[in-house]
Amino acid sequence: MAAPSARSRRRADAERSIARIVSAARTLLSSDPNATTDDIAQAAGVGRMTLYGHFRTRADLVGAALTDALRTGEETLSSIDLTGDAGDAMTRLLASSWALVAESAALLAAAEGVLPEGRVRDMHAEPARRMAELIRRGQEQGAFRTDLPTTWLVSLVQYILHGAAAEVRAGRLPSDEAAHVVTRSVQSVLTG
Amino acid sequence: MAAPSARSRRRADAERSIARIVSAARTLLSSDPNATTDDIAQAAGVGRMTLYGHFRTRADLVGAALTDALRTGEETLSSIDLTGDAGDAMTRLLASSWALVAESAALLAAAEGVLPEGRVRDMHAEPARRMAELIRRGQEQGAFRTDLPTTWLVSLVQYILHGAAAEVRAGRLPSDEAAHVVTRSVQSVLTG
DNA sequence: ACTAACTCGTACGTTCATGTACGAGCTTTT
DNA sequence: AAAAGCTCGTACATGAACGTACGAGTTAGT
Repeated sequence: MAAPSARSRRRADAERSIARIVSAARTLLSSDPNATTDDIAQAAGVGRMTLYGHFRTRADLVGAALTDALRTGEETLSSIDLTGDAGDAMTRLLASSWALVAESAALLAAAEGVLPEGRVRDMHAEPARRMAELIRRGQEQGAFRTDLPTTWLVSLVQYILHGAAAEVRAGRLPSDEAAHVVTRSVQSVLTG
Repeated sequence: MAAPSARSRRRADAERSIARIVSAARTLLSSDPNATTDDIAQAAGVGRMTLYGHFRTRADLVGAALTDALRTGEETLSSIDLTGDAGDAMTRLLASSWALVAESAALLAAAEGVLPEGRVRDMHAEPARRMAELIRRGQEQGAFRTDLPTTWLVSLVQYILHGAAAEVRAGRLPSDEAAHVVTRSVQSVLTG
């Protein structure tokens, strides 16, 4: 989507505007999934019309913001060492995943409400694949259970992550305990 | 809310209309959380104006529908035997809870979007209390873990239920496996 | 410098569901 | 059977974003 050379007909100032808009969208939508295009343009220090010059619809913009969040997320996740003991690897993966999920939960909600059915999930193909792979490896090692569908286990881990984020947001779970709670919960669910 | 004698100034036909409207709302909102007042009135076989005669706002109506769903849910849940082995009791409680959650997931989403922040959770005080109590009893029996906050365990069970409902809706989990999958997942999460 | 691209204000048009107003007929109730 | 309560159609007002149109001014690229 943001291939730097593919559309290099864009002028430098346009490039800058787009970057500011996407960044503002990520920030705003991550705290209020209903932020309007106007809010976002303002936060980006840009006129609403400029925004519409680059993103035809609000959905476009939300999509771009989510893409950007996933891209930076991938940078973190792809550098994690997933070899060795699967349980330990899972702990490492969860620590980073937790931070990312907690940060972008509202953005995700915004996308879910605006993008076509299933699109959000599709965009998560890469992180989902990574998680599935690790679970499968753990199963082969005998470290993780095999009596429940792997698909379900992958989804379940996501629900736990998002659930914990919601609890923190609601003030029912201290944020400094969250990572620990998530890790222990996931471990029990995976080991049976 | 529906005290039969409290507002007995209502005529019988009005009572009938209200019942049909609430019932239609439950049905429709349980498959489409965005159903309009018009849709609901039509499904109830009633004019939109009649609906507005009884429910001032859409939020009122959604609230009434959820209240009704919770009321019937309570009838089922309150009759469950929660004595004896906590694990077994949990299995029984989950079986019924699963059916209720799966049925009204979309209604819940509708309410979440329309009712004031936290209202939906407050309305679940009774079922939440019941679940919390059982978990606490299991902890005293030594059957359930005590290394995670009880509050979190209660929430987590809810997230698992709702997650499973979402998976079924999306076609990623066969509905005849769901109850079993939920039970096993909750058991592992509670026993550590 | 000259052109094409970009910015951005003001103003307008659109859409869609919500909720209100009015009023002519039907039911209950007593 | 009379009064009070309900039903419900048509029509309208409201509000909130979204998205478009126009056009004058500014900035970047070559």
